[in-house]
Amino acid sequence: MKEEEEEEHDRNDITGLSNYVETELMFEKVVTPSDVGKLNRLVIPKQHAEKHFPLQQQQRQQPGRVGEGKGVVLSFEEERTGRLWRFRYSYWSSSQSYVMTKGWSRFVREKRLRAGDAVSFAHAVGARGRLFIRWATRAGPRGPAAVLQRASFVPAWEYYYRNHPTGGQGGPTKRLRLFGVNLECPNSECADTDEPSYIIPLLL
Amino acid sequence: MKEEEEEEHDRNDITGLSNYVETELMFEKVVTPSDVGKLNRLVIPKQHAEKHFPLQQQQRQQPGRVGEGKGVVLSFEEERTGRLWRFRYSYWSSSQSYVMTKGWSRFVREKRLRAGDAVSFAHAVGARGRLFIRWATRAGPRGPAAVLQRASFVPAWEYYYRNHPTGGQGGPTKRLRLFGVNLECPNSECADTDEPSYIIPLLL
DNA sequence: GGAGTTACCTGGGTT
DNA sequence: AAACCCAGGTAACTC
Repeated sequence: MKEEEEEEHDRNDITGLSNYVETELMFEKVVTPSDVGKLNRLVIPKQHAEKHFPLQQQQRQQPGRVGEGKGVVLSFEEERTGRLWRFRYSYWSSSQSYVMTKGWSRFVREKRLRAGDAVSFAHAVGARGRLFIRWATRAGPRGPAAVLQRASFVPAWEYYYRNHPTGGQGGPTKRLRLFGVNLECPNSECADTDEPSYIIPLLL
Repeated sequence: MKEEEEEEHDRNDITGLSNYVETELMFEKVVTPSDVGKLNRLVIPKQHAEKHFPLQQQQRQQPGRVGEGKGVVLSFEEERTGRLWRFRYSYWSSSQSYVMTKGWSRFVREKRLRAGDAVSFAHAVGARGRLFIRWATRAGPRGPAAVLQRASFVPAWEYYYRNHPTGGQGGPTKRLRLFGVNLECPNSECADTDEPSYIIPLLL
C-alpha cells in the first residue's frame, strides 16, 4: 500500500494536510429557509442532481411501489477538516424533487447554516466518486466587513489541492481562488509550507 | 349489454345528454371553513363514510407498515357536466376521521366553494360503484334574492336523468327538483329539447 | 412522549 | 397554455 493512501484518514486540520486531492466544483446552492429549517432536508436542484448524483431506477420511488426506493447514502468529505458527512439522498416522486434528508439537519446545526448561506459540492478530479462538501456564510451580520458582503454568491473561496503530478518530489501543489479569482503562490516556498499565509483573510 | 351501459362516456354537456342515469343521494355536507381552506381536505362525516365509502383494512393506516394503507382514489362524475373529479380518500388515524385529500382543493377552487356551501354525493341506482358529485352555493351575497336563502340546505337542485324505460321511444325522461320540489315538464316538448328552459333559474 | 425521519401534497413561479 | 420546479407545507411513523 502506498504511503499516500495510508494517511488518507489523517486530514483533520488544514495545518496538518499530508495529502492533497484536486477537486472540481459540481455546483453551489444558496440555501433557502426551508433548507435550513424544520423540514430537515436540502432540495438539490434537478439539473445538478441528475448530472452529478444519478440514482438507479430502483433507488427512486416506484409508482405503485410506495415505500421502496429509499435512495442511497452519500458520503462527503468536509474540505477543510476531512470530516465525513453522510447524507441520505433520494428522489421524492410526489414533488418530483431530489433531496438530502437524513444527516442534513446535523450539518445545518453544527455549521449554524442560515438561509442565504451557500453550500457547495465538489468531487475529486480523477476520482469522481470521492465527494466533498464546502460551505460559506452569507456576508452579513455574522460576516466580515461590509466591503466583502457582495462576495458570498461567487463562491467565496475555493481550495484546490492535489498530489504533485510527478510523484511527490517538490511537495504538493495548492491553489486557491478568492471571490472567483485565482491566487497564485507568491513565492517558491508556498508549495512546501503547511500554513500558507494567504488562507487567513478568507470568509470561513 | 344493455343500452344504458354502452353510452356511459358520452355525457360531457348538459345540452348534449344522450344517456341518463338515475342517481340516488348518499349524503350532503355543508362545508366548514376548514373544508374550503388551506387544509386541502374535506372531512367526511364518519357515519356516511363508513356506510358509503368503506375502506378495506389494508387501505387504512397500518402501524408499522409505512407506505401502505394510503387510502384509495375515488372518481366522481360531476352531474351537470360529466366531468370527472378524482379525490384521494383515506382515514387519518390521528384524528380518527375520514377525509378527501388530493384533488379536493382543485374542486374547491374551481367551484369557488365557500364555507356554508353544500356538496353532496350520489351514486347511480343499480350501479352503486358509479359515483356522482353535486354542489350548491349557499344563498347569500353571491346568491339570488334573500327569499331563497333557506333553500340551500335542502339540496338546491337535483337533476335526475335516465333512458326512457321502454327502450328509447319517446326520448329520455328528465326530472328536476328545485329546493326539494319536483318540477314537471310543462309540456310535451320538454322531453325532446336540448335546452330545457327550466334550467335557467337554478343556482348554478 | 418528543425529536427526528419519511413520505406524502400543493401553490406559485417559471419555462 | 401546459408542464415542470421547488419552496414550503402536513401526516404519520420510528426510536
